[in-house]
Amino acid sequence: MSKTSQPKRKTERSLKHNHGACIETALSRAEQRCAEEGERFTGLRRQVLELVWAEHKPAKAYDLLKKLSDIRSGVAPTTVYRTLDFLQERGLVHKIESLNAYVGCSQPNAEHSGHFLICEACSEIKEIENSKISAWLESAAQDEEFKIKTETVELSGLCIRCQPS
Amino acid sequence: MSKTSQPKRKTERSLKHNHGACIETALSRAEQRCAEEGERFTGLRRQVLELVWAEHKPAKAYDLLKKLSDIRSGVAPTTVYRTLDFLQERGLVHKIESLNAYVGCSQPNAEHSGHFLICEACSEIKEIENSKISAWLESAAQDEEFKIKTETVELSGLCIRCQPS
DNA sequence: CGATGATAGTTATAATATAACACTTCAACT
DNA sequence: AGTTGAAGTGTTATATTATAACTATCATCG
Ligand SMILES: [Zn+2]
Ligand SMILES: [Zn+2]
Ligand SMILES: [Zn+2]
Ligand SMILES: [Zn+2]
Repeated sequence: MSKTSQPKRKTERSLKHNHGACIETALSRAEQRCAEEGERFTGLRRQVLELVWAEHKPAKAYDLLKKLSDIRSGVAPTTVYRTLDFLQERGLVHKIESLNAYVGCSQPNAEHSGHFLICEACSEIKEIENSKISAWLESAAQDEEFKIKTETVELSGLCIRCQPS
Repeated sequence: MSKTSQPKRKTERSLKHNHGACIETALSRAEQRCAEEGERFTGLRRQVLELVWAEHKPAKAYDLLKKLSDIRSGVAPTTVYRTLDFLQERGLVHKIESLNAYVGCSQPNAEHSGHFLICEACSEIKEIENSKISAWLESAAQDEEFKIKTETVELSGLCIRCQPS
C-alpha cells in the first residue's frame, strides 16, 4: 500500500477512488439513518453492510453468509436474509433482481428505487441518478394510467473501461 | 362470443379483449418466427408457449411444470427451463426478473428487451412500447459512457382497474 | 438405410429463499 | 436492581428456483 505512482484514466473508478471512504460514508450514514428512525444499528447489521460494501459489485447472499461465518458464529441463511431485508427497508442496500444479489445504496438521500448500470465484463455496478429516469418512466406509465410504486431498472452492458477501443 | 353490447372503458383489458385472439396471434407468430430462423416449433414448445400465454400474468416455471405434466409425460424442471430458454432466445417470452416468472412477448417485431407494468393487486402484466424508453435510458447511460446491451425495466404498482377511486 | 445433429427424457444436485419456533438482549418501567 | 415486553438473533427444517450431466429418441440428409 505504499506505491506512489497511479497513472490512470479518470473513469477508472476501481483504481482512482478511495474505497475506504465509500465504506466509511455508507456506515456512518447507516448509523445516522437508523438513529433517526429509532432503529438499532447492531453489530450484525454493521458487519453485513460492510461486507456488501466490500466492492462496487453485486454481493450474493450465500457469499455473504460464508464471509460472515468467518467473523461470527451461528450464522445461517436466515441471518443474512433477515439482515439484508432490514437494510433494504431502510434504503441502505438494493437488491439487483436480475442477478439475485445485493449492492450498497450510494444515494444517501430519500427513499428511492435504485437504477443501475451493470457491467457484464467486470461486474461493477453503478447506481445512477434517478430523478430524471423516474420522471420519464412515470410519464410512460401515465400513458397507461398506471401508478408506479417501485421501479426495477437494471441496465446491463459494458462500462467504459470494458468497452473494446 | 355472440354478445353485442360491450359498454366498458377502453383500459379494461381483461373485460374487453378477446384473449383467444392473443393466444392465436402469439402461436402463429412463434411458428413463423421459428420457420424464419430454421428452428423447429415442436409440440413441447407450442404447449409451453400456450401455457405461458394462458393469462396476461406471470407464469412461474414450476407452475408451468405442473400444468405441462397434465398434458404430457416425462416432464421435469429441465424440460420447462430448456423450453423457456429457447422461447426467450427467440424473443417469444420474457422473464420477469423481479418475480422469477415468465410472460409471453406481445411485441411481434424485432429483438428487444421488454419493459413492463406489473400490477401488484391483480398481477396483470403489460408490456409497454419501448422505443421511447430505450432512447431515454440510452441517453442516461451515455452520460456515464456506458454501452447498454440488455434492459430490465419492471415497474410495479397499480393498474387503473386496481387503483382506489 | 445409417450417420448426424437437434430435441427431449432422466437423474441428481446446486443455488436461492422462507417458515417456525426458541433463546437472548436491551431498554423502559417499577 | 428486578420485571417485563419487544426487538434481535439463533436454530432447524424446508420450500422454491435453477442447472449439470448423461442417455435416448427423432428428424433430416446423403
Ligand atoms: Zn468505493
Ligand atoms: Zn466494466
Ligand atoms: Zn389477451
Ligand atoms: Zn391490476
